[in-house]
Amino acid sequence: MVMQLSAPLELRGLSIYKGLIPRDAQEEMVEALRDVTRAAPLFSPMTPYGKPMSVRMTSAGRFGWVSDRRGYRYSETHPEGQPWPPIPASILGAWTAVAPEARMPECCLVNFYAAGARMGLHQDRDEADFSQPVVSVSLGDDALYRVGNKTRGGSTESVWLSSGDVMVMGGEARLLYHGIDRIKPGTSTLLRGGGRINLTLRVVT
DNA sequence: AAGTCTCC
DNA sequence: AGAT
Repeated sequence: MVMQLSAPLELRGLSIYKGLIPRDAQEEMVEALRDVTRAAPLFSPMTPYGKPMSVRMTSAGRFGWVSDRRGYRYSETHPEGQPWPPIPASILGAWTAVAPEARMPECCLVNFYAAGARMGLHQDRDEADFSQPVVSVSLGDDALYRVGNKTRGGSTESVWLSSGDVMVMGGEARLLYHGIDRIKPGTSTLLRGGGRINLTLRVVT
């Protein structure tokens, strides 16, 4: 897939490519994700302290991200025991478009936000090589994304992410705290039934 | 604390 | 924004 990169919006070192993915490519990704969720159904991860996350998730690739009473980690199997399905080619195209120099991703974490789902501020730090970026793809309803600092506390800034936006968290921005404060229902027609899917592609090892 | 709550 |  060939994409024309315009200058991204920069926010605390994050690069946000607004509207990078055309509608037809978004639809292709959603269709491919149906195969992913058939093989690896969405689940509600349990936090280590006993409360389930409001976001439902699954993964594709060699590794998937899981959370339970034992903590956060990458696993080569879904909680039900099966290996994760491969990362769809249409989704890998987004990675190569914005991170052509990086290693290929080993995990595509699929986060589904229904109206009301949120994700608190956190770091992506379960990977072995922080020199490799994390690439995020937004599909469906708009989401209010918040970014903070490399340590907890301090000021934060927010930006609305829309369907087709692609964000790169790399370099100095790789370990910034970030999260999703809210979803704006009815702002996209991409997903029947509404909601938002966020894909985060990562190198794990 | 990838949640939740409280306080400003 | 900060405690936990």
